[in-house]
Amino acid sequence: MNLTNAWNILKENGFKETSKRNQILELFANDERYLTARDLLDVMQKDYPSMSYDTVYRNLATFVSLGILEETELSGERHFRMQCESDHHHHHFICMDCGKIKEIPVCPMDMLGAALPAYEIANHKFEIYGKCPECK
Amino acid sequence: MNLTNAWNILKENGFKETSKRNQILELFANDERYLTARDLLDVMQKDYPSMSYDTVYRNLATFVSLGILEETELSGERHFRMQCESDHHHHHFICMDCGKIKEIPVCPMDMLGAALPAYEIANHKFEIYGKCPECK
DNA sequence: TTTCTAATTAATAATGATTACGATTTACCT
DNA sequence: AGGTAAATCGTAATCATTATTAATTAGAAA
Repeated sequence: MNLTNAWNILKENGFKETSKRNQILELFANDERYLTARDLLDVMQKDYPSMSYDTVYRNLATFVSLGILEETELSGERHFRMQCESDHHHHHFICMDCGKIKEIPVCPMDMLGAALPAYEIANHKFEIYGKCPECK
Repeated sequence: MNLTNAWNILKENGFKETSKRNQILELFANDERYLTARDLLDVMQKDYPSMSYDTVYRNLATFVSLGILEETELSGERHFRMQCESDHHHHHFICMDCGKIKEIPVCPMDMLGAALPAYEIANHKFEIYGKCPECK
């Protein structure tokens, strides 16, 4: 996902183009790490000292619902990053030091077989945590 | 994990036997669902109206650190349940209606192969969410 | 370009989960 | 039974997140 794609999606869904929104998206476009609402706010307030949490959270929710951002829970806090470009389903390794991610091309659901008969599966989560080569 | 095992572990590590601790453990021993701190407190306060959050959280942390309870994050809240008896590594299906779990005998790490060379893997999370046959 | 209106934002308060702290009580060792 | 460290209580503080209301702004229409 890049800036242009993100704005196309936003426009298609009737969202207005604001400088705050654009800067949030730029931040994500230039950072492959997972960021928290606070991370965002801290950076944004350098350019927009009046930026408020409401704006951050509202836009994060919008972006996630439109598939522009993806979200995960790390040590009790919500983290966000730009949706991967990959067109096929995959999962992530997450570096607990620098926050960078690496795509894992496999999905455990493939080897589930008949392990859950009569169960209705809604979704699943598979993540690997550790240190990337640079941080090791 | 059952009550006796839990107390053995606690005693081995120098923890005292208190009625609060025992009731928390009994609750978990009789409930296969994941429970939140609030769930616990609500039930406990019927017998011990003076029970405080501090006691609940302190004991939950103790139990998790000793491997008596296991913990996961569900919709932004910490949830706890008795550690499984199974001796071999496994994962969980979690019913989003009733909270009951079912063990999944497979681990995605098995099919990882050389997908993460030079990465240091610390841990991983694999959970499946949906509805169990009873709730469907 | 000006005007209008709904979307967006700012400022701040409220909420809910979790943690912290000083005072009191309790388990358990001798 | 007495001493002591652990455990608990009562309550306040903290942190992330959500809600509220008033002011501002983007984009459409005149």
